[in-house]
Amino acid sequence: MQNSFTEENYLKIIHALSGREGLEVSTNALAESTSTRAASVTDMLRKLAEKGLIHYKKYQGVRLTEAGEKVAINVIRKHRLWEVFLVEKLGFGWDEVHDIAEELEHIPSDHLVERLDAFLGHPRFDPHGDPIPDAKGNLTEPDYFILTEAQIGEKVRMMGVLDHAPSFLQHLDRAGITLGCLIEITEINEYDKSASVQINENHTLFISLEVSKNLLVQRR
Amino acid sequence: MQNSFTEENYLKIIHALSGREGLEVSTNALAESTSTRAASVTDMLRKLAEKGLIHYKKYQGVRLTEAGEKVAINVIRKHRLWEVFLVEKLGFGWDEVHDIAEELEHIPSDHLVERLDAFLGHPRFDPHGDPIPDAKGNLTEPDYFILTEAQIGEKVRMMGVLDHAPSFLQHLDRAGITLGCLIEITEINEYDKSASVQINENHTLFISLEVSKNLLVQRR
DNA sequence: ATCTATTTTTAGGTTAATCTAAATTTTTTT
DNA sequence: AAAAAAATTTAGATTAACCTAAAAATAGAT
Repeated sequence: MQNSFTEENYLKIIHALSGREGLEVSTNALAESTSTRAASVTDMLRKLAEKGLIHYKKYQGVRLTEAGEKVAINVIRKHRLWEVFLVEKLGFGWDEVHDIAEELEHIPSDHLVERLDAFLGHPRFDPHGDPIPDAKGNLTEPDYFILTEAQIGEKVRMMGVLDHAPSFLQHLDRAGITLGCLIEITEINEYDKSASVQINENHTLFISLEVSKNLLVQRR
Repeated sequence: MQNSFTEENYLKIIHALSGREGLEVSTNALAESTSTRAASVTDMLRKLAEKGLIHYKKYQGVRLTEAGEKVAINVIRKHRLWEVFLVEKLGFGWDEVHDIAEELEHIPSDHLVERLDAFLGHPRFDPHGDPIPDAKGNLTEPDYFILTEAQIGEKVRMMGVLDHAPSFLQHLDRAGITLGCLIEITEINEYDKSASVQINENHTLFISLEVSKNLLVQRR
């Protein structure tokens, strides 16, 4: 049987909230993320459990089953491939694609996804640096770390963002911080933990702790 | 307010059934085309009328209003642009794209459509030869005619199909009849009205009346 | 012009996904 | 360990899009 748009969204969100460890996700957390009320979540959980997509015991929170995980990862694959398409082929900014991809991710056709993947050249990462699961559902999280964990004087490469909010991404655009750029931390301000950084060995600026906390980087 | 997937489909189908003249469409015809029952159609018509998208008087059939026409044409524009994308960019066959485009046509983003249109080079026709409305909603039907109306000895160019069924399109593929090919009618068989035709001045074959009736051609 | 057949609408239900309010269970605090 | 607080579930409605069966309106045939 087919999963609805709504069911796919629940599975995707459960996947996101349960993290790598597959922790139990609470009803309230789901209500928050789906912008619905807890009572509505309970209804949906019963339904997903009946379909064998989640492990669910009343009052105990939920985890995805193997089957549910598969569906969730496929939705994520589609979402990220469409984001690549929108940015690489249609010229959208990385701050503009989330909502559109949110719709496109539910178009049901394996044939379509595989052809899109090939058309895009089998990209490994989406425009925000998130890894794209392969056709078999293998999703390998790269071991990026948060900029706040880098040392003063260290040169790192910007590989992704934790916050996908358009306003945050636009802020990075204005600061000239793009995926793949080089960041060197020259100084940390003790007072507010803001950092002086040099981008691409070429211009210097201050970034707040809030920004640093949302930048994923890699040692070179 | 936003129109639902279902509402858009009704408008699209009313547009198709009412033809160029904007004839009244019957409830039963809509039930047939939407694969629902007449009672369900009546419910929807009342709703569309309330939204000002159709002219509807009980027992009198329906016509689109200006507003409804605009929505319908925009859906058609999106459908046909996505079909071009699927065939030209992803390499699908013209017999494979209808169902997928049927989903993609309801993705709501004007920005997306306009960028897609530009990416595709502002195509005027979709892979079946159907004209693509422009961004302002102008839809000019080219004056193609049906192959059955061509004379013996006449050379015409294949410009479109009336039937979009995969089986019909696959049949044309096997016969080597593609969009833009040259067709010369060499003979009409009196008995069953089948025709002998020469394709691209290069191979000859028989085509049934059924096929001829579904081929749109142009005098050269 | 009337009767019959067809078409369309109304009336009353169903299902998926939501809601509010109330009841229940779990967790936290004292 | 009891009371209070928080989280979760149940109960009972709502809305969109559908359904069946019955009633009403239109169209067709004599």
